[in-house]
Amino acid sequence: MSKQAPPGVDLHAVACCPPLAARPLDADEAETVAPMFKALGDPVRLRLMSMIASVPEICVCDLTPAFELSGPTISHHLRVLREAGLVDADRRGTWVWYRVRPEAFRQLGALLDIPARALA
Amino acid sequence: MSKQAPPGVDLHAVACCPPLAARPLDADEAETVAPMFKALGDPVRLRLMSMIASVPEICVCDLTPAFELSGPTISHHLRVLREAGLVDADRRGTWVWYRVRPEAFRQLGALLDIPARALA
DNA sequence: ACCCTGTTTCGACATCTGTCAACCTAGCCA
DNA sequence: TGGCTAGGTTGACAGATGTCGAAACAGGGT
Repeated sequence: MSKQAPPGVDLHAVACCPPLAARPLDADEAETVAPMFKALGDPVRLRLMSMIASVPEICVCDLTPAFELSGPTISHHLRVLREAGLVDADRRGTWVWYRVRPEAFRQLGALLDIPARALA
Repeated sequence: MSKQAPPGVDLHAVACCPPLAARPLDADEAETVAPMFKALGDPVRLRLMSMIASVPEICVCDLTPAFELSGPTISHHLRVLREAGLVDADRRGTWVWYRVRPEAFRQLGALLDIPARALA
C-alpha cells in the first residue's frame, strides 16, 4: 500500500476519483446526479437500500415484512430506487430479486470524497 | 495516523465509519441520515454544495449570480443545507459566508463506502 | 439619523411525494 | 383450464416542497 506521506501532505489527495468538491458541478451534472441522492433521501428507501446492499441479492418477500407499510408502498419505493439506477431487479419464478448496482453506488461515494483543503 | 495494516487485512474495516452496506440500517439511523441525502437531492442544492465544498469558504453574493433564481429561493436552499448539517454559515460585516461541515460530509462518504462482497 | 445593499423571513401558489385501497399481471400447481 | 399467491400498477388524496414577490432585518457609508 505504501501510504507513507511526508508530513503536511494529505492522503485524501491521492484517493481514487473526482470528488464533488474538486470543482463546482455544472447544471447538467447536477441534474444527472441529484436524483440518486434524492432517492436515498427517504428513510424507508435508505433502509431498503442498505438491506439490498448488505447482501448479494434479496427477495421482495424479505424486504416487505421489515416495514409497517403496505406492499404497494414498498413497491413504489423500490421503483424509485430502480429508476434512480441504484438497484437492479429481476423476476425469478414467483419472486422478484433485487441487487445493488455497484457502479452507481461507487459514483456517489466518489462524489463525496472530500479533498484536503475543504477540511478544517 | 499510523495507517499501516498487516497484509490481508481490509483497510475498509479500519476506516472511520460503518458503511451503509455493512449491515441494514435500523429505522432510527435511517431517520437521522436520510435528511442529508434529501438535502443533496435537489440539483440546485447539489450545485450550491459543490460550489461551497470547492473552496474554503464562499460568500452568498458569489453563489446567487450562478443561478437564474431569486435571492429568496437561493436563501431557502441554503437554509435546507444548513439544517441538514451539511454547511455552516456566519455573517461577517455585510456578507454571509458559507463553508462545508467536513464531519457530515465525511459521514455520508463513509456510508457509501461499499464493501468488496457487494461488488460484482 | 438616514438610506442603500445584501440576506433572510413571510405568505401564497402550483407541483411533487408518500401512502393506501383496489385492480391487474406473472408464474406456479393441480 | 382454473385458481392461488407474490408483486406491480393505477387512481386518489393529504401533506410536503420549490418557487416567487413583498416585507423585514443587518451593516456600512454618508
